[in-house]
Amino acid sequence: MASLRSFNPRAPSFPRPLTTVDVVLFAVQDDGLKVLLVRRPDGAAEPFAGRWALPGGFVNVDVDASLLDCALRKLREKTGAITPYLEQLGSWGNATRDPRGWSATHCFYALVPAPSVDLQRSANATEVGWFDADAALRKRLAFDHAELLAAALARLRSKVEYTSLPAFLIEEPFTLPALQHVYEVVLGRPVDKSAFRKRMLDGGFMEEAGMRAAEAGQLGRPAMTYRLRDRSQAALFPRTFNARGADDMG
Amino acid sequence: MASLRSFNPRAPSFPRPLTTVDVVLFAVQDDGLKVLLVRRPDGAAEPFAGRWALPGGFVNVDVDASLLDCALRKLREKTGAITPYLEQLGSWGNATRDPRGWSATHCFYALVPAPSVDLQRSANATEVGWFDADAALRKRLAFDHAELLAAALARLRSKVEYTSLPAFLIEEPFTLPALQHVYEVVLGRPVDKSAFRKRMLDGGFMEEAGMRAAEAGQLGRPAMTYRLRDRSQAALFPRTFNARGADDMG
DNA sequence: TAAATAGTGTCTGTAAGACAGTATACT
DNA sequence: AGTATACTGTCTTACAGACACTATTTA
Repeated sequence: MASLRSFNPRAPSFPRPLTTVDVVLFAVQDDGLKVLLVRRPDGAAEPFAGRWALPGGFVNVDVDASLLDCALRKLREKTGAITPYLEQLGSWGNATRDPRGWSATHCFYALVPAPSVDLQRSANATEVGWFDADAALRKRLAFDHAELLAAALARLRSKVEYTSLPAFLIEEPFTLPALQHVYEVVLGRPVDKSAFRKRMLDGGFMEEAGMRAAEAGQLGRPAMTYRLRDRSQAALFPRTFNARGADDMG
Repeated sequence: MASLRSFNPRAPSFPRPLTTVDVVLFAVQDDGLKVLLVRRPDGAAEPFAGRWALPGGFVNVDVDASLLDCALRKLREKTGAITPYLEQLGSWGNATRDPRGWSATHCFYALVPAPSVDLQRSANATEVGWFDADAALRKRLAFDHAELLAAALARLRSKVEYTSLPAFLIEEPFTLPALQHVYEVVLGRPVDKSAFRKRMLDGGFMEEAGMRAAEAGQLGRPAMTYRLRDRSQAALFPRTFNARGADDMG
């Protein structure tokens, strides 16, 4: 494939803003909602040197065919080749968010199952880590990344109320009690078991995947396992879990 | 205020994508949902010359302090100084959507009351017009604007199910029957009067603004008029009008 | 009084929430 | 048997939808 960049004499001579893509990567681990952060490189010329930031960086017009491709590349570089749930959150752009100049970032958020050790090991040289999402909000993140993270958290928690999104935060096949636990971690409140099961099963977006294989020392009745019928999109429920509390954007 | 553009030696030397802002401007007029389109300029060097397109254009880093400011400027240039409901829809960027090069657009959508003649007259030299939204979808719009319009329509119709957004499509003060009509136009289906009134009044986001002034030839019982308590944001309802049908993004 | 529009009351269906109960495994 | 976990049934409550009813205006 030829280079995606090509000099075009029709292109206007406007000064162009810096264009970046950032990814808010969520996972549920140890009873908490976690987010992946990377440490900004040190150096006097570096903006926000040494600060924690969302994974991301400049769009490379020679490599990235689209913003989505760019987001997938950033994910791959930080976590290895995975195919998570990935959705655009929005874009943030102004004259002051990056000291290097007028900058606009296209922000995505992604959901992956609880990170294995392998995922972290496949990261490149830069320091990366999983942080509790609400604690990360209170860190002094680079750029306006605290704002992006807050927006991603609001969007995630809002959509969890009426979609099957948490199924992307868990390894397949999964049991309903395990899925319920993920819902409870993301929402930060307990959910009634009976209502939860009715919703999930009536939704029709899962299919049975056999009884859970018995493990040593496993107590209690074995559970049915399920897998998503369509991993390409989340299912919608006719009503929310509770009354809606917060909006997801703007 | 000094120029927002400043050469910065720390800025990376990456080739930068073209950065634009487009606005999907909605209004309800003549029992239909309308969208504002502008005709692309003619000329061999112009991309999509003569085609209808969404109002928008390049971010001007010397003038626009932020993407939102840029969107407001585009609106002002097309429709005169108005303060509509304005919300970001998302961003679209790839190597091929603009023949002039790798391009990313930040797309907003806005709601304004039924356009008066003045609004159209205040437009600049370029040809502008209001088109039926669904008909505009089937036009061969410039760039990927048909896709942006489809996304805006989906988002609007989705949010109308559980927010007070249509109140921004009507002049204040308004009557409840008039507001119901706007809901029905946007949703494309009738709504039950009783349920509608209960929802709106229980929402608590409107305040009474006196009885409608009698007009000549006006038939029937006069209606109470209302105005929004807070024009800066839409209110959310605890449940949707019907079962949710479609998602708003992704 | 008739027509037109505004606004209310009442019944019903649906689904979520609460919670008690049953089922199936292990020690 | 006892305990732990998985799963189900039943009652209640909240609210949207349907639709018939009342209220207030003009012609």
